[in-house]
Amino acid sequence: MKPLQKPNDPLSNFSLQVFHMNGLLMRSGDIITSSIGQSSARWQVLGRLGHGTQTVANIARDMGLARQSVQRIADALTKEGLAVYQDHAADRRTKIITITSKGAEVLNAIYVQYAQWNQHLMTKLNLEQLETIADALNKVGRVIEEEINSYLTDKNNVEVPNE
Amino acid sequence: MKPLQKPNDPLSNFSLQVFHMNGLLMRSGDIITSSIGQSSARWQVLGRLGHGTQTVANIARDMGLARQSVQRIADALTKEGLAVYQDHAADRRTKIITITSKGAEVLNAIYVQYAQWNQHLMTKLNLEQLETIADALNKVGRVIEEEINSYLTDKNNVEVPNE
DNA sequence: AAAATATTGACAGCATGCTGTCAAACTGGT
DNA sequence: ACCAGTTTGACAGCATGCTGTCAATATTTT
Repeated sequence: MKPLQKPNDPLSNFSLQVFHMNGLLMRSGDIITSSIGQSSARWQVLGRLGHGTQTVANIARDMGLARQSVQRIADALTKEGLAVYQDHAADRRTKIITITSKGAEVLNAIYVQYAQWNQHLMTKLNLEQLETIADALNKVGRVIEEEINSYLTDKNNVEVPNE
Repeated sequence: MKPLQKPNDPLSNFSLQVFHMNGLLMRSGDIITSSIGQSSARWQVLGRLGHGTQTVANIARDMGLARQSVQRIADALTKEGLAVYQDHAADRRTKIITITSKGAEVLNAIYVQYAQWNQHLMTKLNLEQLETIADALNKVGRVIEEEINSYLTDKNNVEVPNE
């Protein structure tokens, strides 16, 4: 049988680097937010509320997350008094979620921490390099996204050929 | 109060791209493994077993994960018959975990799927670009890692100055 | 207007990461 | 040889992502 070798192709190496960087950035986010008793996920959602009033389903779509993932976080934020639900006159299913002044304070505190970290880190990093990587990731990402989609489509066509 | 604007600095953009790419790669991994009834996490651990016999704590260290995260997956793999624990003569605490022939089959099946996906994707992607990004991520990652560590060290020095 | 379809939030449950605590076993310094 | 500290796996519990189902409500189609 095949020796089950450790993958060493360019795509695997690329993936490993992305995973590693993802871990570092998540850790950074957690460090920033944990000093304020929050988390990266809370920060993300709270940030959306900062841009204006939203429904949970809307935020989830914006963030590319499952509706229920955001729902749980929104519930938690509300329970902690960082956000409030309000009835939505035009749609009795949905509640509108709004940031409270306490939530805004927390968000601002996180922002200050983030700005500090950002500023410090940028003294050690090359701005153009970050931009270059971001652009390249964006391009590669679009290709991969397309291939994932076409793969899923093909698979469906094969497995559910009728209709 | 500050308007809580949407962050638009280079570091944030960079982070967003990394998160997005991470999501795409994770989704690819899940697609590959789900057709075999596995998951990316299982694949990772199973892959380590393919390189040789290990203890759980060892694998966790290698992968940069918490010991108990790997432990749960290893237990699951064992329960499914893809791996077995064996007593370790030299250390009565630890069990040695080994891939079974069934596990090797599964791993190989995943590998075939992955190789297909990899090969297809590489017809759409620029190899040099992937390598360039990987290198750049590696460099940036080392800087960020160092800054995270020095930040944590500083923080500890401030909060726990004695001893 | 009525019927079919889609969306939303509540509820429940899974996977994977994390942490903390504990007892057993190993290791190293004296 | 002993004692202090470390490592390991078991167990329990949390956070965040996911999914699926359901009833209430919008929305679209006919």
